[in-house]
Amino acid sequence: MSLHVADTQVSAKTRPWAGIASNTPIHNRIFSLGNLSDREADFLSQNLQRPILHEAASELTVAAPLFVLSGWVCRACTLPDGRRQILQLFIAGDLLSDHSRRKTGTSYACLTSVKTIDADALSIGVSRAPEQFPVLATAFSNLDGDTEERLIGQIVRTGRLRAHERLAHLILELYRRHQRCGQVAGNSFPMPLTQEVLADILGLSQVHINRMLQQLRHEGVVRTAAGKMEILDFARLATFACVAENEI
Amino acid sequence: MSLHVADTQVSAKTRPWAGIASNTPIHNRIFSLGNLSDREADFLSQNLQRPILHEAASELTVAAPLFVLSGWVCRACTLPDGRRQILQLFIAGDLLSDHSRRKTGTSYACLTSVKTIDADALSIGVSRAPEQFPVLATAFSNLDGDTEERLIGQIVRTGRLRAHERLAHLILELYRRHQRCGQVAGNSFPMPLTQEVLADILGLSQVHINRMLQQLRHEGVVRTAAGKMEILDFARLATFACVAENEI
DNA sequence: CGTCAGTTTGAAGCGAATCAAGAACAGTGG
DNA sequence: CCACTGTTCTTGATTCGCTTCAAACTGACG
Repeated sequence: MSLHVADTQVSAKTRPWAGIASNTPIHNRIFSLGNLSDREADFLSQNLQRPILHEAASELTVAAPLFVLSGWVCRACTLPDGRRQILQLFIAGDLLSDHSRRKTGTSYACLTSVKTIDADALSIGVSRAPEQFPVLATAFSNLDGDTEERLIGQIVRTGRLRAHERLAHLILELYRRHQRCGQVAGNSFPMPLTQEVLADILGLSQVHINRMLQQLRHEGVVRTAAGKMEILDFARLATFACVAENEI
Repeated sequence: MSLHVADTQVSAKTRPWAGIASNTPIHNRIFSLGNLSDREADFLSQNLQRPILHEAASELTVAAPLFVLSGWVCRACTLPDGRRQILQLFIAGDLLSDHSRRKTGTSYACLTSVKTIDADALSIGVSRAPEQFPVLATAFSNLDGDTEERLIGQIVRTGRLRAHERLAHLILELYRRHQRCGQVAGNSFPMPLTQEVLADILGLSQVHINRMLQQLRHEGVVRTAAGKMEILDFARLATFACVAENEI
């Protein structure tokens, strides 16, 4: 079941927000869960203020929950000998969580230039009185659940899939995530990641990523151009990704 | 910093429990966080009732949060062509979470015979009034955090470590987890997993697990016997696992 | 025009999978 | 107690997927 958001539904409940323009990915994800009461909408707009801009390639300190408004963020782990494993990707509409109390040896980094907005007050307020903000509470709970689901997907990819399967599986995940927040146009979505970054996500070498991408292109499964990834053949892509097609 | 629990501390606050004997792994994990007030101790004992026994190799339906009292559980994902990836391992003292609302395509299975106890009432009660049960609330929050930390470790293992490194990394994790709940005796801990299961955890073939285990044995890093794993050389093991030794 | 990040291509080597068959072992029933 | 069964572990030979190394190519940008 697609979580595609009807434009009318979004704009109907959109109101002037202090920090961010309306009809953004983050709106889409929250409003797709249901209509916000006036109280919730007010609370939301009061607690999302002053977006922050981060440079591409800069590290990102997440001392409190942070919404990503635009750009790509990753959470990565670097081994003593320099090998790097990217654990999670965050795109517009995702929530960066505060892991400061745990020493996990991981860090957040901006893969592109990134705009974020503080969600600390919002998240505290909602968790203190979930019954007053039912839609927002659901939204936060979903964001957490999504995170775990993606970690699981990442384990399956790196653990049991072959190289071309890993790539297909990731492309499909990114397609779905962009689709959910209204970032897909004509089967194509933004793809600013370099092959080196893809390699660090999928646990492969950059050279091999290149070859597997070519394979997908030559077989007419995807097309890439100018920072975009276009999916041409969902059925083949799903087969490669070892995913039942109806799950797309 | 080790979470080793002083025996005196545990027994001082232990009281007759309805469902489970005292000084179990689950006690040790909770009591290591601090002393429970009488109110908390009562609430805990009232809400942990009637352990359930599960056969080895049986599937486990987790409709509500469940504590593992003994035995090994895994959460796994099976691909259409039969390949299996084990995502997480659960041992005594761990909490199995309810994922029923999400269709993640994963399932829980008993790797040995397993004893569990329902934690639904406990978890709901604590989350409704965390200020009344500070230690228990911390315990649940830690259990969640641990889960994520382990998923991360699993991604690093399968994504960026070589075969012998993966095995060492997993052994070290299992050692620490058993240590934390008082299950380590003389550097050895229970190890009932077959090489086939280890292969499904680490994303390797069973044959290769065998060879890597032999390597660790021949180099005097570990010793295995009768369902036990004994660590002989922590420094080497940590080196193999790509982990700083002080993090053990 | 040169520079630099990113992509592409080729050749060689290695790590792990696969296939296959035998050995050790635990459990079962005679 | 021992033959019988099935599971787990062990070992060897071969194959293949992916890495590594190295170099050339492309395109954006000052």
